[in-house]
Amino acid sequence: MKPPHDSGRCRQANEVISLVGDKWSVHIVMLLGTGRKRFMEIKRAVDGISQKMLTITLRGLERDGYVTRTAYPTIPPKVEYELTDLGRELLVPLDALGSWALANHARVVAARAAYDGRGLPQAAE
Amino acid sequence: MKPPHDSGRCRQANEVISLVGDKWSVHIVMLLGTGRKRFMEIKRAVDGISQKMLTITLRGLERDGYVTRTAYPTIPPKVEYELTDLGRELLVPLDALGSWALANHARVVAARAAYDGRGLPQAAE
DNA sequence: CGGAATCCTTGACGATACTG
DNA sequence: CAGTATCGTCAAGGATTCCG
Repeated sequence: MKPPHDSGRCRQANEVISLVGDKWSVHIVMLLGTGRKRFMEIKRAVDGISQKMLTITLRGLERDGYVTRTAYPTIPPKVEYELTDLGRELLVPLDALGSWALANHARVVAARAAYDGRGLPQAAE
Repeated sequence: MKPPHDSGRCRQANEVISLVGDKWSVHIVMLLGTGRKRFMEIKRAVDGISQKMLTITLRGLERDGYVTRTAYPTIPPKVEYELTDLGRELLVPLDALGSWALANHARVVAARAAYDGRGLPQAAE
């Protein structure tokens, strides 16, 4: 990890953006944008994530200050997660990216088809 | 891969956003926002990326329609990469996210420090 | 229910060497 | 200079099991 061309700016930005890399993080932040949720609620909503990854992802988001974890010492246990102010603010540029992605999804798919189809029509997916 | 809560929207968005996961892709798109660049220029600018990853990343960006590849059949070869319209448009939400990340980097770092320091001062990283 | 711990598979990525 | 090919590593992440 060496700062490339514009000093440490890229590194700092990357440090924050890196969580976008985890597809789970983005998904969960978006979901929590709806309101506070319990552990299993999130798990069911995301569907496809393992408990392990959900726990790890939530830990990461909590550590970075995007979500708060509230545990009620009841039996059975009940833990709720909610976006912090920082998390809600993150939602703004994240939504913008999401909207752009959704709006331009067709263009990307078309570009892929064009790229894949040029010169090798026999090679199916 | 089953559509979770809001049908295929998430999947579609994710399909596009996934390239943000590759820290290389974002970096390169940002760099090419400056103008067309040659292969080695990019490699030198990013510094830390291997030829292999650079080639793969550029291929992916080209396939998705974000960059164009122009090869001049000279000796020695000369290949230039440039953002397409789609790529330049992607730059907008990407820059927004980058700006946000940079602006809030300190808050994230502070949150991390607070999280790491609470209750286990002896446990270094 | 929420989460920790363990095992194991996969593929992302780096390093290196070779080609045109 | 630009690109491909091959190999080795290493960690992300899934499945499973146990605990409070």
